[in-house]
Amino acid sequence: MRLSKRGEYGLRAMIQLAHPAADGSLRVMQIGEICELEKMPVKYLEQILLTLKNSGLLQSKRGVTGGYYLAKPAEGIMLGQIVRILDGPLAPIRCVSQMAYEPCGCPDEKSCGLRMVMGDVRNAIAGILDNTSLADVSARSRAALKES
Amino acid sequence: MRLSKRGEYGLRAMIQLAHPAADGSLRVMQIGEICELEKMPVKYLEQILLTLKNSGLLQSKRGVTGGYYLAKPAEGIMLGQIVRILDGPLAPIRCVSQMAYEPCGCPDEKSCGLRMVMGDVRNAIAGILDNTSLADVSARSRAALKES
DNA sequence: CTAATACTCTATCAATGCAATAGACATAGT
DNA sequence: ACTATGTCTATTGCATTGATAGAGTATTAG
Repeated sequence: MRLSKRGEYGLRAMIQLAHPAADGSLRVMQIGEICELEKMPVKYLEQILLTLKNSGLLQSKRGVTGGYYLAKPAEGIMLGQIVRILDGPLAPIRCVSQMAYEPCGCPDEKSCGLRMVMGDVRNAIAGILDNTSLADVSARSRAALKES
Repeated sequence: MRLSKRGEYGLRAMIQLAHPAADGSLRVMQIGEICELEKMPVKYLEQILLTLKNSGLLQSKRGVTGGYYLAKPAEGIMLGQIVRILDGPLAPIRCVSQMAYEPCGCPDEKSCGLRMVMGDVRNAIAGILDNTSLADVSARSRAALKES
């Protein structure tokens, strides 16, 4: 039931990019900058951000003043999307996956007890990750900072 | 966010053992019998059941009339226990794990947005798996069979 | 007592995926 | 032109997963 480093790093980077810039404009950050804040290996994050870009969640600008920025408003990017891109399906077993279903070979899916429980688990996970946006996470984090 | 084959096989076997025997007595099954029902590799399940036995969830009897049986009533064995033994912590990242906490290195845990969300996810997963017993699963499965 | 049967234990294996590193290339700004 | 940044592909070491093999031990049937 574990999130990979790839998934973790990707999420951390996206959350950083979701924090509103001082002047309220779109936040553009360079890989090195993100890695310094979150203590992540630069070359590894390069790959990860590239994957997220190719999946349409990020955009980038090259050259001296370059960097990465969100392709859509942070309210419209759900954590579930990011995790699926970097770590694959949310479901514990594929026979309860919505996005990547595969039969599991049990005699009767309808009466498979394991399948029922794992279906509940997948719904619980997806219920959180598909309903939490980057904006939600950013806001929650900043709220916690304020009250300390 | 995936359950390994080891975890899946172990759960399937435990669920089989939790089904009440015809005469209401304790159910004793041999590895070969379980594997035939659930289409699992015999030698692999041997290891898995042995692990579960060494963890105190199963008992066994050797020899011709031998087999495995639950060490406790099925009402007292939660799925979370089984998964933790075979697959490790339920938490997506270790910094939100109750049983196997480890700091993750983010600057401030209290205000880490990722940590908050993943804490919710871990609670959702544990909320299901630690509150569902083998007896619950067995009953649910048999109920589904009846109404078809 | 002996053979058959089923659990016990340790070792080994191939394949896969994870995490990371390396380096050559393309592009944008000064 | 020079430099800083993103782009792309390859490679590597390592651990884990999923599985198989085989020798050993207890128990029962005959």
